[in-house]
Amino acid sequence: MRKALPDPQIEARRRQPVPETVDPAIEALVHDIIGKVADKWTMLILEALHEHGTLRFTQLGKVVGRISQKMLTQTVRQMEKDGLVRRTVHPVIPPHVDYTLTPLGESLGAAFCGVWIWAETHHAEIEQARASFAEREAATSSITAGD
Amino acid sequence: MRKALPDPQIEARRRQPVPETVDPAIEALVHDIIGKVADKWTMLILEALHEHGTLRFTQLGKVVGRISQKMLTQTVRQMEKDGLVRRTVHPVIPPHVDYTLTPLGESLGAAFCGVWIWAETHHAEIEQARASFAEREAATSSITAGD
DNA sequence: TCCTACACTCTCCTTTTGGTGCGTATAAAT
DNA sequence: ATTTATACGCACCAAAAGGAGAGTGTAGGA
Repeated sequence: MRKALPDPQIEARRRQPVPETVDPAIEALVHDIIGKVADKWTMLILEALHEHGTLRFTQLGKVVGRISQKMLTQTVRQMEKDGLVRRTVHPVIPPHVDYTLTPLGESLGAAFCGVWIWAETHHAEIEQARASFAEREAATSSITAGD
Repeated sequence: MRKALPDPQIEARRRQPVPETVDPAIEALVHDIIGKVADKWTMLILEALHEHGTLRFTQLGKVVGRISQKMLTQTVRQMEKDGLVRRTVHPVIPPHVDYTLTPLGESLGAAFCGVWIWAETHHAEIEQARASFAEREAATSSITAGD
């Protein structure tokens, strides 16, 4: 079994520079935003508020699921800073605070809708892919080209 | 300045249970998937491959930006497990491996498209929201209702 | 009178994430 | 003969994420 056959197609691609299509400045900016928004808790809270409208602290925690108070507070505060949620404090004595999405937050929620739908649609395929990967792993790892 | 005024509207909402609209089993499943997919590096790699089609290891790293080899390998392997990318090893001697999205990965990339567009559209608003939050923080924190 | 509810904050601790640098095999270029 | 290029794996370390539990202040219910 030969290993180092020349293969002109591979050689051709060998020293190709990275193809660039978009302005790197905008890329960097968008990457930064994605880095901040693409967080598990942010997405989960976003969806909770998108679904239920207005929720208070404890309710929000229950809807999100397994989130600690610490993370809930932290994430929600960051989202407030970013202008995604509005936090309203009612000055009563067992405290009452509620959270709702701003128009900006709503628009992000709408944008993520596609991802939620994707997840609902394709979760079976992911599980199947994992199973078949585990199977292949037992035999040979990954795919060897042209063989 | 009174603090504990009764406010019947607040009282009415006080003991309301969490409103439930969807099947908790599906929710849990989708939350799990989101938890895995809503990762900065996953999203960035997804977009890189969605934009450029097929890339080899080093190229992919450059397109993504500030990612270490370790993270790149790790994330790309997880994505392979989840059936999002196909990894092709060419058995030549300076090694040559390239990565491309599977149809499943492509569909997720398409779903995330909305989020990229959102980020491109609204990044100015986020920055503005942060600025005005910082300003308000200097005076009073958050919003006090009915005042 | 004691307990509970609410929306936190604070501290301590463990787990995860992520970075850096080193090694590797070998063909081709210098 | 030495260097370079590729796509990593491995070991070690720093930093960040995240959880657990205690405390807080007080109105209203038991």
